[in-house]
Amino acid sequence: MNPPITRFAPSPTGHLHIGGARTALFCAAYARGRNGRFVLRIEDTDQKRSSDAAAAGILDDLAWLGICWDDGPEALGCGGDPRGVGPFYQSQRRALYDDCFQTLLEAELAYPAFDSPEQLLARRKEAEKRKQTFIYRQSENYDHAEALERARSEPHVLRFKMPSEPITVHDEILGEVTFAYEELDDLVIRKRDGFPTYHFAVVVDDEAMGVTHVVRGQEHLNNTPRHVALMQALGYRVPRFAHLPLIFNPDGSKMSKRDKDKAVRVAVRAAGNITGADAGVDEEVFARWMKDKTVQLPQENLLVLSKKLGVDLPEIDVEDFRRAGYLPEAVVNTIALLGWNPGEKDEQGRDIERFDRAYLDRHFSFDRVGKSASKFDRDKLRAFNFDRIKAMPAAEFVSRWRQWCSRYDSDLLTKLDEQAMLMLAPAIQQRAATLAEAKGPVSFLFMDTGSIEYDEKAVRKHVLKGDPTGLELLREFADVLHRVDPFEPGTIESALASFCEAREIKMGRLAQPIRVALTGGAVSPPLGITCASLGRELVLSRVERCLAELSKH
RNA sequence: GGCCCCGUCGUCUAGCCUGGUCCAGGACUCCAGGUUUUCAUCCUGGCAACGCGGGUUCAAAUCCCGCCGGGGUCACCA
Repeated sequence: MNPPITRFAPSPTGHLHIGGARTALFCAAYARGRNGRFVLRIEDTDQKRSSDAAAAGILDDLAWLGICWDDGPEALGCGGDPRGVGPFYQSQRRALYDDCFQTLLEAELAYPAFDSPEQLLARRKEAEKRKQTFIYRQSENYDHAEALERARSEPHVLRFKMPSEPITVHDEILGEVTFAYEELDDLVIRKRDGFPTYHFAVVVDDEAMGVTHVVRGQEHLNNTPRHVALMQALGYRVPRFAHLPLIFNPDGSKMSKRDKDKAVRVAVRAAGNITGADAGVDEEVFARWMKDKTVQLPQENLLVLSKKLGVDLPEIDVEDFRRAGYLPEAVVNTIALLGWNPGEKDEQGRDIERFDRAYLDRHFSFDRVGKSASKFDRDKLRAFNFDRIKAMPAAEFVSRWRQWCSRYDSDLLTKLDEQAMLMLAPAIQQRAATLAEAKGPVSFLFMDTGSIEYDEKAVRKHVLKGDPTGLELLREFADVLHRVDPFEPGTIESALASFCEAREIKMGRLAQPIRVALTGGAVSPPLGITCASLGRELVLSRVERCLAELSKH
């Protein structure tokens, strides 16, 4: 068999959706694993909704995930056009579509239609009233020549004349699916504005770009017979189809790009006193957004509102996961498992489910793609991400953490230099499941010594109790702290250990009061790292303050 | 509503095609115990599912039918 050519064809109307990312991933893996090619094409035939910014964002998301395209827009080190099948923006391929329209028109397989949107709407409503689906058909007394003449001066669309026979789609995942002619209407292939519709452009471009495997979400299954009919009318070879099962939210609803707006809208309504000013947008825009479920607010404004209202935005776009501190390889691993699995066991008889991109490329096939929809399991992503963070060399962790910070938390970069992060890394790596959580375990570093509040329970349990009391031990150990040299994790740990040995007390007796002094609570990374990262001066002043404050009890 | 797709632990899934090896295996979550200077990591163990009803068969998660449930789609959006 010839090497396959797959393609991912997003419309640039927003961010790359996690479902789209999976489709792209499977397309890329299938091609890569079989020495084929993976094409990226931008479907910007909707003049009103497409934007260059969105297209650039999608490219960026794809590249971040490590999903590189062979043929397509040249950017981020991917793409190019060695086969000469571009351009890859549909808006730049008008001439090709026009030729194809002409062919169909001449064969009378396509025809101009003059119905106004209002007329169509009325007919649709009428059909609905009779509980029927509106199927558009060419009228019986249609005069092709006359219509062509009329089309010269009147606005119109072009419709495809659906052949009157059932169409069977052969799907690599679902098997054979047959659609009756009665269910298929004469679809519009060229809009009033002269642009092709999605249905037409995909068919023409897939042929022109040599696509052998059409891989897409199951929501397209119902479109497929129309595409097949179109391909046959144009004399094209029919590619293989693979319709991927859908991905849902944890609550079972379909993952939608509008989910974020929805979540914030609910919170705004609950709060009651939010205005456009809070969101940083026009009151008019804000009002429209509140009223209309289909209107979306820009990402930044949504973010501002969600912060203000304390709601978590659902993560549905690749960018959301990136911001939340997930690693691209963990995201890739997790979405690859949504609807697919390698069906291999490891030596212990466990299912193999942690793997990298190379493994995916080698093992991916459509016969192991399931048919049923799956919900996105956030906890599993977290666990996979955590696994990878734990397994990373410290230097790599720091480099990735710094990269993440430079994009989402540049303030942290001014507080911690690379050297400091390197020392902290081992402690953080087993305490942070995501890069966004990385500063959590070392939050004590950012406290102001003068305003540390001591946790009452911890004080009672670790500082005031015992004979000698924690406070007394702390006072004694302060002397040791003065002398430890160099002031490094290893030396501090051994000072701690020998002190306890000499006094014949358990480590915890001493360690816990120190934690209270340093962090205000009973929890911190191992004391060697905790102290060393704070530095001798800060450690001593926090101990002194603690001694002074808690002696009053 | 028409058409189409789907239905194994809470979630992701293995098993289904080629019926017995499955009183259903793994992973995540959760729970319990152990190691440990706290937390975390790590280790050990545990809870938990074949939607329902009929068939076919010596035998059904696996094959057939019906029902129920979920979803997708019905645009001059993609």
